Amino acid sequence: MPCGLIDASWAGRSVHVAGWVHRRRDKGGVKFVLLRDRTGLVQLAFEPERTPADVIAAAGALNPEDVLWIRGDIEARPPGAVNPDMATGEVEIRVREMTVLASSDPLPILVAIPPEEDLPSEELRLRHRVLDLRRAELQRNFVTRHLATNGARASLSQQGFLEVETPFLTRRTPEGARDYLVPSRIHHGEFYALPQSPQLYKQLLMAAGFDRYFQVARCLRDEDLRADRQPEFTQIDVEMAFVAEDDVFAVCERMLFDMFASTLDREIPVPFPRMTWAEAVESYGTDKPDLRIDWRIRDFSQALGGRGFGIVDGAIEAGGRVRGIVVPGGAALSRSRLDAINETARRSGAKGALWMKVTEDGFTGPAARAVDDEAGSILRSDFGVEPGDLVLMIAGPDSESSPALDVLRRELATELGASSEGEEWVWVTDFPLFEADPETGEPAASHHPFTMPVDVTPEELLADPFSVRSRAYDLVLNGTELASGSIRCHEPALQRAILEALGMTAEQVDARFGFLLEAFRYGVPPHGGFALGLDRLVALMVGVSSLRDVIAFPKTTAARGLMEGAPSAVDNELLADLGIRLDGPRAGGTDD
RNA sequence: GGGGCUGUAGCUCAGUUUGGUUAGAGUGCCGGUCUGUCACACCGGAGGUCGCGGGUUCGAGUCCCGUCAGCCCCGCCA
Repeated sequence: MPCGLIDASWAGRSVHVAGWVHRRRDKGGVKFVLLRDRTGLVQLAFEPERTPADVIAAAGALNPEDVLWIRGDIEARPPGAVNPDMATGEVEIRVREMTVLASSDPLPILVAIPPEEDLPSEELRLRHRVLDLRRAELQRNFVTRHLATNGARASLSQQGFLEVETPFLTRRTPEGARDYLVPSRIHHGEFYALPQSPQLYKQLLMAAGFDRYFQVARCLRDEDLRADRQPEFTQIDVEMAFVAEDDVFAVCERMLFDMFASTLDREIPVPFPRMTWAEAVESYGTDKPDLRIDWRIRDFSQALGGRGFGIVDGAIEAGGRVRGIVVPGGAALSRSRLDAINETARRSGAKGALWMKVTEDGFTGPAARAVDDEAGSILRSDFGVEPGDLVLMIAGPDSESSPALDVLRRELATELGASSEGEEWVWVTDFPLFEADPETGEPAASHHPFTMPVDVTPEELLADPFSVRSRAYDLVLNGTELASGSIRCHEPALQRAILEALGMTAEQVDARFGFLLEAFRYGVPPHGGFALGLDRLVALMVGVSSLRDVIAFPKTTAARGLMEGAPSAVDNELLADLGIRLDGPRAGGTDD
């Protein structure tokens, strides 16, 4: 009998239950134990009238987290002893028999944490993960994760998709993140790579005629971590043949609809609105806009330019613009707060932030010098500024103003409570195929290099790569990229041109991606798909900010497993088998 | 690779600003009392490499340098 599901309707029945000792309350003659299993808590009562003396004595010696098997009678609690704060608080189990299946040593961290006490440090929680995972909060997260994963599987299966597994030991591809490498014992000096995603395999499955594929796929990337980034994470990976964007969006929307319905019993508003990449960057400064904030970035160049204000005119003459946001109620911000905002803008890559406050009498602040009578009336009529507003602007090239305005927009909206509750989904489409590498200026894939370009020949693509748009898309929820995908490039010549634009020679393309291009020679259907970050979605569903709370055995920021002690050093003999010799001193971790 | 925060009893924290007697609290643990508790209550007890190493000083939990670990952020993550 599950502990947490017992209610008054079970009164009078004899049952057995098993679980962990959560708390013990010993009144001397009568003792109580809260017994816990995955479903919840139930109170065990040990009393001389019902329970054999030896069982009562044994109950007096129980430790927290001992594992018990109990036989007893479910009964309504006496009047006045009902606990309304407890799901099973109307009943208790009068114990007749007890077996201690396992006893627990004193605990390094408590499972039943006193309500006023903070959680143990992250370090101890990870080191003693088994105990941490026993807490109801984490157990709930994994129930949600299970329901969400099941929801995705059921929805995709029902939509005609076939789940296929792809290799973990793969070929390294030089694009993208750093690979986790696995040395080959049989082929000294050669390495497998663990997959950053099943990208190429799923495209090959399309070529292989599996026209609707999905996988709950583990992905591994050897990059530095964050609260929302683990070295191994899970994607719902989907690919389909003979499709365009609308088909992919419909599948993804239905999958998410089903996931939310089956997991949280909630209907999400599908279909999601769409926005081009250019529109997102123009109006929100980012390719993942948080639409809970309805402030938009506006172009003030026309309104304020040519009025003798050097910063504004200088930026425009240099080919830039003056863009900014109108912050309702922002005139209340203090001078020192505005100085801090200016500093934030600088840190975000802008030269600084221009601001002016709107008062009943006009405009005040550094940027007010650009506002003559005409500009003032344009601001009021076209930009809707009202007394009490703050106009916050950045002058310069879009590449500087967009990121800074994005940061300021989100920061001020949070501070002023201008962000609505709830969820704002949006598809962002029409990404550029390439963006310039910030260091070299060379083209780098903005999505990934297997994305279909829009309306371009291989020759045109190589001649002017930065002007090419792509059929890539992201699904953004509240400013977080949740899923991303594209219609893929299935034309070998175009695919070759993309890879060459990224700096590979024809020989390198053949060596690294020959298997893909070859597969595309024998009749490949047009195809496309998406991948959805399951960990992030579940984190969002349960309302936690750290992925560690939805991954059973996560790594630390330094990519260590504190519980099992990974990574670890290995014996030289083992390394010799692999043809590997270390040239530094042996690291601290040990093999045994 | 860089920046920030944290590290004191099994756990959660105070004490560090201004160096000075024996480093405290709550909780957990151990012993005891208690027949209706529910964070049970009450009495008693044990428990400390102040992360680690070095330095300054008559004297360092406290100041300085280094280092390790955890967390947050930037770079990075197609």
